[in-house]
Amino acid sequence: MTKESKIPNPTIERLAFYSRPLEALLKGGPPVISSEKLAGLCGVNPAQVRKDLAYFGEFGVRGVGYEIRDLLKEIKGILATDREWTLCIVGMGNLGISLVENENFKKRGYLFVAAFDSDTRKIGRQLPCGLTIEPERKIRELVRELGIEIGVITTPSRAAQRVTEILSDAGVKAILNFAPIQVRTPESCIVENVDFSVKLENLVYHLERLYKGKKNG
Amino acid sequence: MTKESKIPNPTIERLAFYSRPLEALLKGGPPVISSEKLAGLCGVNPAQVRKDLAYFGEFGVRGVGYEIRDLLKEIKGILATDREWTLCIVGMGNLGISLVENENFKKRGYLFVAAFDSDTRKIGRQLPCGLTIEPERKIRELVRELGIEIGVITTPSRAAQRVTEILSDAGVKAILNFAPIQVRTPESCIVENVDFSVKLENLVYHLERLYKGKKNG
DNA sequence: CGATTCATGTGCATTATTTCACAATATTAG
DNA sequence: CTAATATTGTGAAATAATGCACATGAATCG
Repeated sequence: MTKESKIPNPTIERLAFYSRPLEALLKGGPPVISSEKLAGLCGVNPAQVRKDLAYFGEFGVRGVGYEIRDLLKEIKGILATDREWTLCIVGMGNLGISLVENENFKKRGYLFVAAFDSDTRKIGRQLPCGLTIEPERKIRELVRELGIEIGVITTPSRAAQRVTEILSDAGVKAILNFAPIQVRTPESCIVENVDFSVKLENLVYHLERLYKGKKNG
Repeated sequence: MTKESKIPNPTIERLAFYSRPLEALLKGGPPVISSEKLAGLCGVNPAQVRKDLAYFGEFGVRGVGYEIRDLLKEIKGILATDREWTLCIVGMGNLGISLVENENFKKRGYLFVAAFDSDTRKIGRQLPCGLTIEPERKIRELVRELGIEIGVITTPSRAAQRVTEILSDAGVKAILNFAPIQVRTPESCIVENVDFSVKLENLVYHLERLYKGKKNG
């Protein structure tokens, strides 16, 4: 193994980032890419690209560049996106539906195998993707039965912590939380929070500075 | 003005983050909170909270803490979320619909005043929130007429760059892009990208390390 | 086959961010 | 009024992340 002992977190995020243009480049164009080109496509520094990749091995050829096909394979191996993952989702409002129906997820191997809601009017409804909405009390049973590894939360904030506990109790190993609240998990379960409004707040902060002619970034 | 010259970007993101529990604390409970308590609720270091706030002024009282009501007001002033912002959205698939119908946005003053799509079958359809889906060719006209400041992109990847250009040409000052591609904007228009899959890829990277018993990450 | 060009991998300097630790100030108790 | 306690604001240390600059090895040209 290479020097995988102290890998910056931003590096992991960028790896995912790099893979996007690489996928596009697979279809046509030259089979090799330089760190400079790839960096340009992702809006980062070329040295950054090289350093990020070098944490995991020597994937390039000096004087030449990186073989796109191989590089993508390596990145997918590193990120563990070269296999399929089974997910479930809790909270079948508009956002929940948009996620289970999302083609990008399916394409990348993230398979939703169960959908839950607490609203009795929704339970039993069949979704276009083929899933049937199940009641929340079936979470434990289905997580075990279907070997679900990741839980996605798209409930209102007030339900998010409760659902987190049900999911982690049931044996889910990771949670992606879209409710605008920081949920707590036991050691055995890792969590990522996604909060759209935070991104908007970031934008409007910077917008406001622009309007006022301040120069901070 | 205080030392607003060199504010770390993570600070801005955390300010938004801090405001979440503060809003909840407004309704009941003591009127004052310490940096330690707030830090606990947000999972950060107390010194971090104090330093973040100190960039913008002295909002606390030594030996006492921060008046929740005042602090929230200050944060909202800083982030410019104490006013309303007018947004439009392009790409009315499931995700687009879930965003315009989202109550959190409305509650926080982000008002969607126009929705666009290129699919003729969708144009003219009325949404539960009251908006009617307009054709993309009306973007320029409506951005001007309605004074739209922020554009949200929920189209497929292949359309995202084109739509970005239409929006920034039309005079939109900021773009929130949900398509999994890095869009480029002219200087006059700032952009934030949100890519759900990146978060998932982060999770599975760490999951895989756990499974394999490695200790990085 | 030597010279030139290209582009990687990486040590090191630089820059950015976080955390510590403590003086300063308010409150409470005696 | 003094001592004890709580908690902020902040300089300085520690940690993390980025970017430069160059030695290194591959490819190409004459």
